[in-house]
Amino acid sequence: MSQSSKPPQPAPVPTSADVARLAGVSRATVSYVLNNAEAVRISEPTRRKVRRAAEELGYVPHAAARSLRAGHTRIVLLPTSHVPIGPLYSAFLNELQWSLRRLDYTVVQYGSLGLSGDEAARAWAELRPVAVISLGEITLSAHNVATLKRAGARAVITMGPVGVPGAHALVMDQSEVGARAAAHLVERGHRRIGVVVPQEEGLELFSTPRLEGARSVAGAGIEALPMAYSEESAAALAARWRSLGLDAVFAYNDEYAMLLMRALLDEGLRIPGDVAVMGADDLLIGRLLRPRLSTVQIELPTGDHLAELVDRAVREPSEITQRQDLISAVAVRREST
Amino acid sequence: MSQSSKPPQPAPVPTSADVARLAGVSRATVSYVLNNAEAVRISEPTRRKVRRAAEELGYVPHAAARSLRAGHTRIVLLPTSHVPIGPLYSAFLNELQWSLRRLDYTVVQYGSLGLSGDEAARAWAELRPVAVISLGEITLSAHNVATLKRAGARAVITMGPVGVPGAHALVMDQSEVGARAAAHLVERGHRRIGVVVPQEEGLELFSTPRLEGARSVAGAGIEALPMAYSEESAAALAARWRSLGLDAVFAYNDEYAMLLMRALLDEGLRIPGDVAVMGADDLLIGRLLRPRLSTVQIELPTGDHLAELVDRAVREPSEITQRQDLISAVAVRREST
DNA sequence: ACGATTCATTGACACGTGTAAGCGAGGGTC
DNA sequence: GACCCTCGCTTACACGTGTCAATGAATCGT
Repeated sequence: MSQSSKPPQPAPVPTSADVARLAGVSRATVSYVLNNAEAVRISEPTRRKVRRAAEELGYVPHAAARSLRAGHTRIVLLPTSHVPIGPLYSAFLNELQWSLRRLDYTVVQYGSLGLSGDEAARAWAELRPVAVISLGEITLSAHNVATLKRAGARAVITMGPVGVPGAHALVMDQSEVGARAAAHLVERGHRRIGVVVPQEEGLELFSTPRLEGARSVAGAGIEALPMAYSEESAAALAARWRSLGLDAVFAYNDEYAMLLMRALLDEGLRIPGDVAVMGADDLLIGRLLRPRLSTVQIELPTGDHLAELVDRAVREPSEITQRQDLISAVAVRREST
Repeated sequence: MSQSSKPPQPAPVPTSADVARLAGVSRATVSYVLNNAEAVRISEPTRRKVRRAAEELGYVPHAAARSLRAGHTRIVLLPTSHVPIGPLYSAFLNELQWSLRRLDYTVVQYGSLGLSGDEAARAWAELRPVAVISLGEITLSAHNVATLKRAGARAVITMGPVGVPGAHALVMDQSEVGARAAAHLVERGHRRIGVVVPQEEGLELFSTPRLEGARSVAGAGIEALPMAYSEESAAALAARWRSLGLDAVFAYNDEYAMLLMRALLDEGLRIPGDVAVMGADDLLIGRLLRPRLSTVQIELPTGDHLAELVDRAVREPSEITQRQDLISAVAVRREST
């Protein structure tokens, strides 16, 4: 309770040196004790003294200093898109974060904000992450990957549709989704198939491959239909539907599918009689509308699985297979097709 | 292209010392140039030499070392819940992250994984974040807040229902939502009101206040109804509906409301004739079912707004008001009530 | 021509941590 | 009693950066 005169100072954060001073030992001893070092033997009484002092001061180690000294971090960088990614992938990313946390990694979200690949790679590299998991909204060059690796990243993982040389590619091939949808529709006798392409910015990453996947199956029968995520846009599309001459539609997503199906029903069209509607992602919500929405069910890897894959890549960068397909898609027929 | 013998070394990451060496200047000069220091004047030729060298080596500064030296970071810590938080709040958090990034903060997600308040506070403090934004899944004590502040946090913001001494409370009072819903139902003549409470773990944070809010308005007329987010659970609840003697239900959420409404309709009940159904969050999807779902529209602050509030708190910790209400809720009648 | 000023650059320290190497004391062994 | 362990702890350095104070060179003023 010294009544020293320092009201403005915001009470400096205690360091291990403060702990050492209070415990009457050297700083090294403090470090050994608090890290439970096995190589060095410290007597039990000393251990207690140190622990008491640390407790009393409310000492908390400084992560930056620690990783500076260690020469590496446990940071996994997860570039965030500000895109209205669907519920399925939101949930997946959440789970992934959680699983990584459990493996003692620190997840850093880093908005990439219209940066170029070069700029993004440099910004990311500053944090010296041990791994980078890019969903693909930034297209990285081999040079960018090299920059990251040089900065200490032991795993650079891209989940986009296309692999990048030097990076581990965990391919989540969205075109598979479009292909399954189209195949299902073709199988049921449809030939003129519309594919809803969201107008929302940033979704091209998902929507383009899905469209291409459909094209690869149904070829010339495919017609791209831009549509925004709003009742107005869906109504506008539905209003001109009869003039389009389509007998089926694959709507990118269950949400878009629901939106469009509602508008089509309101327009007086029968489903699946006049037009078959197909969604994707198999959201629970999609089963509530009538007719029930047919969809493409996507089997995403669990967050645990992917996190462990990252972990393995970090431990043994060489052992990991360079390319791996992660998603499997299968059409589920309900009532709208 | 020296054929030196170091194949195993993973090419050490270049430091500012390497840049200095290559440019033939001192490390200090490098620092001044790359940080565009204004206090010190460096000749233009030297600037170019340094920039060239940095470029050539692919130099990227080491964020940890930098913030160690600086004594502070630009990290904003955002503890993540692994709870199935709704689309509304997911979008809000995404936007917040993006806005913070634009203000040059680094957002770190930190799963709190069943930690106690003490443990969480210590773990968070290790990163020396300049601000912590807690949604309230961890209840912090005044002592925890003090720990964080001592570790350099200039703003500790809680968005839970209850303020914490020492922290800036940006209250997002969920009880308001429940209150509006109940008031709307009462106003329309309903007296026996069920309130769906999700069984999913982690959602109590939102659901409990919403329930209590309803209670504060409709008192004894309220009955809590546990339900999981699945068709089976909704069907089970619907099956015993007639025996409950309720004439209205507030379903926590538009998603839960849709699920239950579907089940009630399938059970042969008329909506809103036999039972009025009220959701919350005003999701676009909720307007697709028939009858259209009445809901409580929640006005969340924009991510930009909140981010700027955080920024101001960081710059002038004293100037910020200690407590502030952030959400406003208003009932929207559609067809289900 | 010589001290006074400006200009461009550098040497040196501090930030907080982990750990290899060293060191004194105590206790055995011959 | 000289020797060598082992035990318990400390001294000293390195990690990569920013910045203050100092230094030398060049320019200026008279």
